[in-house]
Amino acid sequence: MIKVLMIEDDAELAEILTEYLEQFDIKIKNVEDPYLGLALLENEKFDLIILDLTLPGIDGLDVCKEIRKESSIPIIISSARHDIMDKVTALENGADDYLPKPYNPRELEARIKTILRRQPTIINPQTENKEKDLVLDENKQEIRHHGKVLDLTAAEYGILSYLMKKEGGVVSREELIYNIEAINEESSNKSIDVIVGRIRQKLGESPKEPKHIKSVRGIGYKFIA
Amino acid sequence: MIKVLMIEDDAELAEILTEYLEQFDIKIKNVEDPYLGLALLENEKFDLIILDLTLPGIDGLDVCKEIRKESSIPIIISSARHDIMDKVTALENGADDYLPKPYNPRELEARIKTILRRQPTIINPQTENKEKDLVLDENKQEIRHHGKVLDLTAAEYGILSYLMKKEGGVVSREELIYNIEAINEESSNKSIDVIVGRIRQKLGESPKEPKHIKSVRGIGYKFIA
DNA sequence: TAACTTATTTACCTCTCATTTACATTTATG
DNA sequence: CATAAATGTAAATGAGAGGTAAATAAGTTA
Repeated sequence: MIKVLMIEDDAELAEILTEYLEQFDIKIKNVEDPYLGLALLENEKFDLIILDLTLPGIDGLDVCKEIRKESSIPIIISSARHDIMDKVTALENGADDYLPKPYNPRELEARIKTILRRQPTIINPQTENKEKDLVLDENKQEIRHHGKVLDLTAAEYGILSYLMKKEGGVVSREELIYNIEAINEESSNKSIDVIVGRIRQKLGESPKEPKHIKSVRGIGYKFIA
Repeated sequence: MIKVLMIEDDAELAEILTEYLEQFDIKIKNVEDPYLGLALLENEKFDLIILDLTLPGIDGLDVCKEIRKESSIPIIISSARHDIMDKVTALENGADDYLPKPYNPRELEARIKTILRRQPTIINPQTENKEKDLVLDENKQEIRHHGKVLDLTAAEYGILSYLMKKEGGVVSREELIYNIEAINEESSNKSIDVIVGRIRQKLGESPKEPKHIKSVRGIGYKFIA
């Protein structure tokens, strides 16, 4: 069962959606007051948030930013503002998707499923006795090394998590450059080497006999669990 | 040389890409008419397809489905539609990658190489009881020997994997030189012998009675499974 | 605004490894 | 068997790939 927190002051709309989504095993908890919503997040666990932009008292985008300070839970923005800039700024503020009103409930359902599907949670979890020393938790956006959270910059986290998700697979420098937000698309390949070097330092591994990040000559790097 | 079929009705874009990719030994054949593209596929051999979504007369996704009926050739979708759902449906319809326009030609190059690198995955897998002692995994760019990953250089990996893919067939030194990236086209044939020698060492086999890499006097080498 | 943080570039060093060379060994053939 | 031609391989070389410290630029926070 999927638990969704909806912050929407149009009670009628909320009602319709709640009913519609019920049949797909998606349970919606709606609040009309954004502050109440933020408070709820502290105490209850949700899988996803649907957030209206035009809310009483506070702008939806600010709510979005507020949520992002605490959590990486998926957020779908739902808005009657048709300005294209809204979509852009919404995504920039950490939203995962943007749905212009009015929309078909079916479309909302599709988007929810899509987003949750691409939401991987934990890579390389400790399985029983086999203790993995590196664990990626994408929801918390953190990587633990021997149980301790690594202090990584955005680019470092981006590279290491990307490599971990492709465990064993060879990843070219270009692939990293184009797929990691924290890295500018126009950067030279060399900057990847530098950042990888810094990750290795933080992992305490030497490039000669790396435990986790292996260089693949002529191509890029790969992660070994 | 990599042969790419591009189905794209923006002639200017096609022109730019064709020129850009030429320097990486990637040859693009562009057609603006999707039906013409489908027809070409019947008669000519390509390594990869780049497919625009918004085409005259037929939707790119349908073209994609059509191609998949006949072939498993890698397909990269290139599209101006920015909708997240498009990406999902494209991949569901058999595409291998999705590249939102506008994109940097450099990125296209990277994706082409990535996809081709991981195209065929596992050669010579252990089948049932018959245990193969040499297994090629192109995705990970590694070859396992009795289950252990061989530590091979780029040229060594290139030669051994090339031979494995042509199992049983005789491969000339020239063929190796021209088809393996890690080997310079201007190298003398002799360097092949040297590298093959090093591979044999790592496999622990003597040239007198080689288990896997047999010399074919006057021509080159062949791989025996 | 200044003070940090951090991604990126630059420059230099190190070291890997493809290639050549030179010589040994094997093989084919008359 | 003798000879030539091809293959095997140890050793030397050199280009270039990767590692990294330091400088710079760009962005963020106080």
